Amino acid sequence: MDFPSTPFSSDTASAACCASSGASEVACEACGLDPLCDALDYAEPESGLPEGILMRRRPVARGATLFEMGEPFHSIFAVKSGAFKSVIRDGTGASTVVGFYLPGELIGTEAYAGGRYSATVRALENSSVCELRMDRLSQSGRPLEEIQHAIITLLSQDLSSVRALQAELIRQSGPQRVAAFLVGFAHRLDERGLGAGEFRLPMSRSDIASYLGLASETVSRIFTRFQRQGLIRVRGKRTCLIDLPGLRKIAG
Amino acid sequence: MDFPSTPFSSDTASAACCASSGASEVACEACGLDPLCDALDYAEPESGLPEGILMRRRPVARGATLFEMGEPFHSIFAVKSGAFKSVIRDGTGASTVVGFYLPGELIGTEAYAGGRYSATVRALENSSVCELRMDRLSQSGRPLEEIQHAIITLLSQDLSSVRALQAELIRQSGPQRVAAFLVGFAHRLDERGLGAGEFRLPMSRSDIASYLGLASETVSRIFTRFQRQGLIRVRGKRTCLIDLPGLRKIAG
DNA sequence: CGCCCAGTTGAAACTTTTCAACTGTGGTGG
DNA sequence: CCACCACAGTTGAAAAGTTTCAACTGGGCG
Repeated sequence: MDFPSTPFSSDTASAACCASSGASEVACEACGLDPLCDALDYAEPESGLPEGILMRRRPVARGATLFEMGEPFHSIFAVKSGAFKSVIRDGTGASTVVGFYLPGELIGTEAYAGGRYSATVRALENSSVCELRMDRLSQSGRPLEEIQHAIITLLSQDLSSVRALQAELIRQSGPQRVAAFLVGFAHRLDERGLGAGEFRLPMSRSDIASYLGLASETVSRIFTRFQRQGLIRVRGKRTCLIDLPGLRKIAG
Repeated sequence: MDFPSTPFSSDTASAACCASSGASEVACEACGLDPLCDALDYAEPESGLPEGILMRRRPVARGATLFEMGEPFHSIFAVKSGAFKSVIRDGTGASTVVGFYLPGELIGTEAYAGGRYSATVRALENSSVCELRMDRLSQSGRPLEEIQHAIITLLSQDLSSVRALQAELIRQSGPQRVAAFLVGFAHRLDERGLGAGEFRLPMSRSDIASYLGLASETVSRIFTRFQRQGLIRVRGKRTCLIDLPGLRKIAG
C-alpha cells in the first residue's frame, strides 16, 4: 500500500464522512418532493394547510418499516436523512432487494396507480422522512392542477431513471455492475449536495448482492479486487472512490 | 417428434395466428390510452377538439422510427396494431434493446419530465399508432384536471411494471429470463384480448438477446432446449407455448 | 472477553460467452 | 420459376465468468 495518509483512521473518520448514520440532511431545495412541498407552502402554520397532509422530518428508527408490501397506498415519502431499502418477497418466500433510497429521493411513487405498495421499505439506519398523504390531498384547498403537474414530473423522472438503470444492470458483468453501483451511489449523494468522495455504504454486502443479482461472495471478491487495483479504498462500510474515472470506465 | 398435427403447416398458420403482421388491432377499450382518448371524446368531428391533438391509427411502416433518442418530447403514442422496439445507444455506439411495445401499450411516457425521448423507437413490422400531442394539450379546451389524473395513472402503472420487470430479470438465469419473456409476452397479448396460445414473435433472436442481456446464441440454445423438453413449439418467428404452467415454473 | 454473524477467501462445479462453422429461409434477379 | 445470395438462426467446442459449498477471519455488541 502506498497511501501515506489514510482518511480511514477512526479518529478522523467522523469528520471526513459525509453520510454517516443520521447525520446529514438533504436541503429542501435539493429534495425530490420540493415542488410539492412548495405548492403546499411547506405546511407552515400560516399556510392554513390542514394537519396531517404534509408531515415533515418524521424520524424512522433503523430496521423499522415505512410500509409493507401489499399495504394500501396512502403516502409518498421523501428521505430527509439516512437511507432505506426496498424489498419484495416472491411466491416462494425468498426476498430480494429492488432498490435503495437516499436523502432527497422519493419512496412509494409507483404505488399510486395500483393502490397498494409493491414492496416493503425498511430503514437501513436511523433516518427521517417527509410524508405526503396523497389520500388527503384533495382536502388541501390548493388547486389540484399544480399539484398534479408536480406529481407527473416526479413520476416521469422516476420512470426514466428506472428504465435507464434496468438497461444498465441487466446486461453487465459482475464487476461492471458493482462499479456502476458505486459510481451511481456517489453520484446520487453528490446530486443532493451530500459529498461524494467518501461515504458510508449503509447496506450489507448481501443487500448489494441481492440488488445487483449476484452472490454476496462475488460482490466481496469484486470489492477486494477493486481495492487491489487501487480503484477504491474500503474499511468495513466506509468506502472511498479513489479512481472515479477508472470506475466509470469499468461501469461502461 | 410426436406431434401428430402441427399447427404450423404454412396453409393453416395465417388462420391460427393472432398477431400476424399488421393484422389485429387492439380494441380501444383495452388500450392504455383510452382514458385520455375518452377525456378528449376520441377526437370525433363533433367533439370540437382542434386538429392534430389526438391523431388516431397513424400507419408506421416496418423499420420506420417513431422518434429518435434525444429528440424533444412532444407526444405519447399508443400502439394500435403491430409492434415496436425501443433502442438506446451508449457512449461507445453499441445499441441495446430496452423494451418492446405491443398493441394497447404506451410509448414515450418516460420522456415527459426530461423533455427528450430517451430511446429510439422503431416499428418491428407494419404497424399503426395513435398519437397524443402533449405539447398541444392545453389547446384542447378540456379541463386539465381529468387529463392530468389519467396521465398520472398511466405513469404510475408503467413505473410499477418496469420496477417489477427489473427485479425479475436481473437476478435470473438465462432459461428463467427466456421463460419469463415468453410468458410475459403471451400475457401481454392476452391482456389486450389478442389471444395468447400461439403468436408471432415480431423481433429477431438478437433483439430478444439484447433485451434479456444474453448472447443471441444462448437464446437460440434455450429455445431449442425448451422445444426438446416439449415446453414450446417454434417455427421461425411463430411460437406456441405448449406447457404454460411448466414455463411459469421455470420463470419462477 | 468471547460470541456471533457479516465478510472474506479458496476450490470445484456449473453457466454463459466467444469464436467459428454450418444450415435454412426469404428475397432478388436472371 | 428457379437459382443464388445474404443473413438470421443454429450448433459445437473451448474459454471465461459466476455460483456454490466450505472453511476461516475479524469487528461489533452483549
